[in-house]
Amino acid sequence: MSEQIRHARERLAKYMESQGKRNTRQRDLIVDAFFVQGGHITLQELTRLVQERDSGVGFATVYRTMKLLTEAEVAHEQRFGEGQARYELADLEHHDHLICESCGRIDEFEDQVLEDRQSLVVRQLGWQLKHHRHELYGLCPECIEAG
Amino acid sequence: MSEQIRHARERLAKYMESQGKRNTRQRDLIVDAFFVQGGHITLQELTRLVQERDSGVGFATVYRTMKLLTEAEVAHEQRFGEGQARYELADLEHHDHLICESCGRIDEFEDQVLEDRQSLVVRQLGWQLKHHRHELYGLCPECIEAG
DNA sequence: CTTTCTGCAAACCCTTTGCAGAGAA
DNA sequence: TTCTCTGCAAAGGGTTTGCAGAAAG
Repeated sequence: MSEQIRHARERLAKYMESQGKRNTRQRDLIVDAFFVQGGHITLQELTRLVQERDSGVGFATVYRTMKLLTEAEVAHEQRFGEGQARYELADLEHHDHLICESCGRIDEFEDQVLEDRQSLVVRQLGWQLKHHRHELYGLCPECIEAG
Repeated sequence: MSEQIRHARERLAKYMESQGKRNTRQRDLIVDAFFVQGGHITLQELTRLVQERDSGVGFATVYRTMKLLTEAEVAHEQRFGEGQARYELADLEHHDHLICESCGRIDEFEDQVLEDRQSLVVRQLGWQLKHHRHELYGLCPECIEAG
């Protein structure tokens, strides 16, 4: 995981260099907060985290910084059900999501059998697959336990 | 298909009856347009269709009527990628979607192997599945052909 | 110095709702 | 007559952007 973050930081540095983007105090704060927090965070939440360290950082800057990370393919923008977008660390391996409708917990899973079957189905229909969204909604083990 | 629509109309009539909802010219226009059009339509598009027959019908009425059909489980509200919601005829059998990123075409597919594997994966992780969203994005046969 | 960034506030886009008059039953 | 429905316009909720001053290089 630390490995993943190191890789992400490198990739981001390269991207910024190549695009003539500048390093700023705000960007550092935002990127650090995002990496520390880890995953599936909204802009509102991230802004709150960043403002704990510097209350002067504005929402628009957080918004634009996450767009930047997305362009750099260091972050990935997800839109679950309704409402706000959520950002997660762009992963090297593909994964899908399990979302608990009771507590909001979001887990990731990966299953090669599913992926393969999906590819097969698409091919048989004559389509060409670019990417997909596979989200499973239900109850996590803790919420099942809790009733 | 005509069979499906007849069934939907019956179900809707029953629901409206049971809820003391009234029949109005606007609702008839909207429901007819929705049934004729078929599937994956946005409120904007549906409003435009309805207004070709009666320009006085407002967007809010279309909005509320589709909410009504959704409550009656005659229509189903989908939110693909970004932007607006889309409505489709509520199907008796479950299906998932194929979305063409070039022309916007939306097709449906159903694969029992996928469904079964999905259930298995969820169960093994200790979760309880309620419903899911499985959307495949890519190119449809025509757009592959067209290059 | 020059060019990019930032924070603010306003603009947008779509969805949702309050209200007063219109229309079913 | 009564109670629901409609159209309008405004309010919400999240995302995006114009602008003038701040800061990086």
